[in-house]
Amino acid sequence: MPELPEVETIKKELSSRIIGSQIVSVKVLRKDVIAYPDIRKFVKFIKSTKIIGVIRQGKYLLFRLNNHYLIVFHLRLSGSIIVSPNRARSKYSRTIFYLRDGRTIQFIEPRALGRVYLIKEGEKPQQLKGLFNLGFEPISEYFNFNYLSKNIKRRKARIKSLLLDQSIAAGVGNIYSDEALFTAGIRPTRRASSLSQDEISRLVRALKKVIRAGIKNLGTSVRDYYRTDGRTGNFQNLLSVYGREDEKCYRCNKKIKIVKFGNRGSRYCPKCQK
DNA sequence: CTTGTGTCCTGTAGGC
DNA sequence: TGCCTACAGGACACAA
Repeated sequence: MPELPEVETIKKELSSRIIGSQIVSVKVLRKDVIAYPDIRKFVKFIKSTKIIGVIRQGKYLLFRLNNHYLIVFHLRLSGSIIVSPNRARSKYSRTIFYLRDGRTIQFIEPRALGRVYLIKEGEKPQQLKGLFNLGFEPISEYFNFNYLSKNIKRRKARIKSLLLDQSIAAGVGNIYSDEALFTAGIRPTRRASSLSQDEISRLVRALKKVIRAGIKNLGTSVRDYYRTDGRTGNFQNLLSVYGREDEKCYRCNKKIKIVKFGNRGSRYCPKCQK
């Protein structure tokens, strides 16, 4: 699933390929992926604009247009953005942006949970409150011991759940939270308030490390993540625990376990993580 | 405010 | 081979 490193990879690739491109028209192939505003306005305000910037905030991807509007994408579980040399579309193309040079930018979303929004600069619709409520990203210099400590030390929830909270750790999802907890040697089921100062400090460093490694390796392709040219990332080959349940821990040879809570699976090594 | 649970959505994997 | 069910999970609504 696209988390910070995957969206960052998409952002970088899009920046070099579509900044300066003119959008001549838009086609919405599945109406419910446009979450805001209504389709008529969505199409009307995008038509005949130029893309002047590509931004990432947490897991959100934004296109800046030259008319002071922003197209906002959230890829959720299986979304991708593909720049195609022609108009050919796939079964899962949900929204297509037709460029003056004949290329298309296609929002592809097999599971149709991803969403696209259009907002004017400064506008903060309630449909998009997640974007305006993001905490710091682990790669930010402000994401340090004091910041994480302040946000979790009085919380009884499991540390894994808090790492997935976008208002605490923007851009972190199931893969990188499992990997960071492994690197820090902390079980996902631990109550946040039980972490020692040393553990919080290790967790901060681990988050930065795994997210940076994910970016460097162009993201993790497990099932649905593809880059803008359809190629995959490489970090799936470097995972320690995610997707490795019942396999041996590379560090200690014990079997990786999976626990379920909060409607998701968390993988961990019972020996390396306390 | 905090925490935990159910829901959305649909392709895929596993069982028989 | 084919049918059926469970599962994957980010964000959010909602209940307690």
